[in-house]
Amino acid sequence: MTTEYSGTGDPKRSMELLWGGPERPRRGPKPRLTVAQIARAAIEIADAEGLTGLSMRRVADQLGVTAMSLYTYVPGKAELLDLMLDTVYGEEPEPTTAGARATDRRTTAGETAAEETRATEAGAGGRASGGKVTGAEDWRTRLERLARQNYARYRRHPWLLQVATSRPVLGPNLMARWNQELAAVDGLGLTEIEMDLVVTLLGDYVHGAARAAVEADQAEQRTGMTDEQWWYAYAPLLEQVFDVARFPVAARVGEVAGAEYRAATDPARSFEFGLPRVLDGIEAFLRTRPATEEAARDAAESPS
Amino acid sequence: MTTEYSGTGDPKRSMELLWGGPERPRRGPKPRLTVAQIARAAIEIADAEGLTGLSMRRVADQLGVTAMSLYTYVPGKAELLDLMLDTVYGEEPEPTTAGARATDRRTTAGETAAEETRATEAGAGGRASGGKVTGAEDWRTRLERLARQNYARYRRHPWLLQVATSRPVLGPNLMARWNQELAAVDGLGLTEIEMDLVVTLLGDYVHGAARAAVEADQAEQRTGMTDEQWWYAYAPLLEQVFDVARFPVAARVGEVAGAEYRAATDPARSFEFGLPRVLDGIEAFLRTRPATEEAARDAAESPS
DNA sequence: CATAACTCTGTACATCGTACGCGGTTAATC
DNA sequence: GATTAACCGCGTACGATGTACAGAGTTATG
Repeated sequence: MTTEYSGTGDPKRSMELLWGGPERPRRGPKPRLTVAQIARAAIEIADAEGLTGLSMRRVADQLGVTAMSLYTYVPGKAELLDLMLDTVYGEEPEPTTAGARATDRRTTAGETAAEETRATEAGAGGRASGGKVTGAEDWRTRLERLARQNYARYRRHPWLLQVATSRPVLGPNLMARWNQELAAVDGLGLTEIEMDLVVTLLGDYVHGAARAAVEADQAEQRTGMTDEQWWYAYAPLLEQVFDVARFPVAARVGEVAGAEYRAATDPARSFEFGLPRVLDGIEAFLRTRPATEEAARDAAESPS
Repeated sequence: MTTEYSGTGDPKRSMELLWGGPERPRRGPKPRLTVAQIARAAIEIADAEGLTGLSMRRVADQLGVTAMSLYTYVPGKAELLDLMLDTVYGEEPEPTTAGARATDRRTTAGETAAEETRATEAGAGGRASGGKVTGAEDWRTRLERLARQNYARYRRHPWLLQVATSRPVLGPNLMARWNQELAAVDGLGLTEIEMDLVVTLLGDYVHGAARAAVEADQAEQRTGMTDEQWWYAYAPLLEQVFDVARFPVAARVGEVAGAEYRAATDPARSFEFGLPRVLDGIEAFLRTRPATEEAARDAAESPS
């Protein structure tokens, strides 16, 4: 069992499916299903049971048909994954103007809505470097909201973490999302390449942090033990071999962290700590660039 | 196909295997194999063909035995993965004193050695914020070296990215590594929890960045096309549906990035850009903390 | 009405991890 | 030195997986 790939199937077929081939030739019997239905069913299964639990037979069962029947709608499992991918990227509310809030409208995973909205309140406050930077709040709030949306999406659909998106089949929703993320750092005086680099940096971090959180969730679900219970069972094994003299710092940190978290780690806290740091790093980078957001906007708006 | 888990098997058995059950004199015929041999064979296969290509039969073939024979050494595939994990974390040179260089000694993946060593030269130079911070070079150089080592390890053993390590079976090498990473941020005036948070932040980012790089490698290997070839084949499909008015920023960035990279992205460049940003973010955080590295050291060394 | 186009099903194959039982090999015991 | 308990390695078997292929049933078009 390994990573599943996007774009493994025939890109042409996937693109047709994604962008809606308006072909409705009508000779045979009425189709009992739609591709969207199939994709949603597959997503539900993958959400609940992971990508290992996702099989053509399983999806077919859920829809009341046989496995082979799905192949009339979708060339294969790889293309189905392309569809699933673009579908979940369509779950975010449309990016409205200025103060758009990324709230509810479908929240399948519980606390995720809270996580997403927190961006607005937290915003640019309490940042380490402290110095006020002109226009900083804007891009920072935008990036933070996007980061939290991505984090929440990963938690809603953990299988996303295992879908390789190196050469994704760019469906409409994936495309819109990419545009939106780049737009968040547009007008800051960055070159196009730098815009891409900043967005990629944040995306990479969020992916890593979300992975840790999802793994913790799944570890509990898989073993039926909380972190605390697990640690209680595991500690004696470790003590038999652990040499404090050999691993002094780990011993110290492990003890404190164990007492504080009642677990080895706390992924949510890690993310709340890490996200501002990454944004600080981006901020430091922006300070080295010539133009501020306002300057760039002024320059663009003035009828030269 | 999905993520494979560490710690799925019986932790007790895994721990025994990892920390060396000292049982020697046995009754039956001489074992033809050792667990270390099996682990190395499995690693080689996973390196070459990914976790999907790794099967008990495949490992057995490589070693000239049958699949079932492996089960006399290892309880199952899950425990084998625990072994593989700890084994690859033993590939780094021992952390020597001060100026230890993380060089060669096994470099299976080509340019990775260069990537690892670059830390020393790059070090703390050319950082964005510019301001000199007392003792900053030290922790920063250490963290950068560790980050590059981790990045290189992921590239050497891409399957590592798919091994969930939420509740890892802590073998000696994993343990030593964790200790080493924490030691890199020890004495900076951070609390134990903060030390853990900083190390986790960097680890999460490196994981995300490495994943992107590995995916790009694998996309090329899988499809037999370079990014450029792929893009050349894919672009016409995209142009049929792409609406510049709907995705203006993506259009602009995509065009420039395509021209510059000859590809959609350049993961190596992303990492070289992102790593200093993350370190800057950590640096900004350290500046908010009371004690500097020297102050902490002095306080510890003075025979109060 | 005949037919071409289409949907859906059943069967089949190779590959996976591993449970189970058997037979051969060895070292400890008498 | 013979016996035997402990152990190694093998062969077979089972229920999964994605999907190729052939055929049966359904419908709009000529």
